[in-house]
Amino acid sequence: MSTSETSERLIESTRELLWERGYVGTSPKAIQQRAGAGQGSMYHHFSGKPDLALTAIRRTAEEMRGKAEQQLGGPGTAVERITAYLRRERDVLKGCPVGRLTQDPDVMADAALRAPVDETFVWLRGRLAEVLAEGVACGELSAGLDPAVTAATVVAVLQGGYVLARAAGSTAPFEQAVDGVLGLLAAQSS
Amino acid sequence: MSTSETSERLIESTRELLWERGYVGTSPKAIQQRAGAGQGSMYHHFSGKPDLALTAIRRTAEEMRGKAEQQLGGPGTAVERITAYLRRERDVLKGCPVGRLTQDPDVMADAALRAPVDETFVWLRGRLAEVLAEGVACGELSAGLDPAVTAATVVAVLQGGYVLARAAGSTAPFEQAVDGVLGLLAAQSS
DNA sequence: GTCTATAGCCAGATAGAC
DNA sequence: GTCTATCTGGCTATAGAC
Repeated sequence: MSTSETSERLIESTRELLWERGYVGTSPKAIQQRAGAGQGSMYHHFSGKPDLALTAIRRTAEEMRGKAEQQLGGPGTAVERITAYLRRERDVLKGCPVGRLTQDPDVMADAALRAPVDETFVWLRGRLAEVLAEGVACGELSAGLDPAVTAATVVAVLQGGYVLARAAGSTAPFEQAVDGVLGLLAAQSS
Repeated sequence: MSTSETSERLIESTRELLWERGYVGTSPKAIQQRAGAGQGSMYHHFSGKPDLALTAIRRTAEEMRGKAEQQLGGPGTAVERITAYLRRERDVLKGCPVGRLTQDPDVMADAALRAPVDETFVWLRGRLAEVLAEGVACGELSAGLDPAVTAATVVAVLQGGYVLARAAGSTAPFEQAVDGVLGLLAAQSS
């Protein structure tokens, strides 16, 4: 196969550490220790920390899109699918593994590392806008609702909900923020 | 005065660097260089990086509350004050100097550093809930609107808007997210 | 109060043996 | 493919002179 067992463990360890500690806070040594690999292994499979991080970030971004599509592309009305997406089980206190990278100056400064982060949110906003537009088209939602800006609001509530939950050390503010936007959206139902 | 000029410059430099690079990404050396102070100065005025960071974070949190109160405690209806707060001029691409700290594992792991972050968002959600409750009480907003959860939504839209803007390298998604939640809120007006 | 010197440790990577 | 040895430089702090 194209990726060895060791390479695979290095990628998964990097994904975990990027989620827990960010790019700046993650050292090659920490990655190697978690993966149970030596320095030689890591520098054989990857050119360095940026290369390994890029592989890890791409995989995490792809995973996030896949999970979102499970609810957004599922059965039900527009509001039902968005509700399912927002209320899906999540590691709220760990935050969003993609959104967290936007706070990492070294990631944002590197066009290659930043691209998958950008693309993920562009896709997510677009996908949510599609779902909302379907709701408007079939009369489920008010014709006055703007799908694109409302999609941005929904994604922002999620990302901001993570921030509030981490600040509080509790999932409660996240759930409140989600309940609040769903309440506002319910008022748009015909 | 209680704080010397040098101490003051160290605090301000720390505030800037915490905003730009976070706690993990900010070294004592970088702080000293930006402040134009030597190591001796820094360790004379502060016991170390955590002490200096705590002073900086407390000041930033206080400043954020003061700025929010300018709009939330100003004139106008509930929706007008919330609109003024959300549309206030901001360094959108730099993100929120308090919210960004929630992504810093070393800040969240230290109860003293984390407390001002927690308190800031508790206060902000409470203050917004008060404003929304006033709107409901005077009949400006629908009686079915829950002030506490909607307040969490509004704060989350702001924090998440910053995330989307940084990911995109553009303020557009932030403005869309704000427009979206204000549109949903407008539909609650009698 | 501020400076320089020093110290131990870690980051990030290279070299070359096996 | 993986290992150990090695290197340069930065991090964080202490010591003690001025």
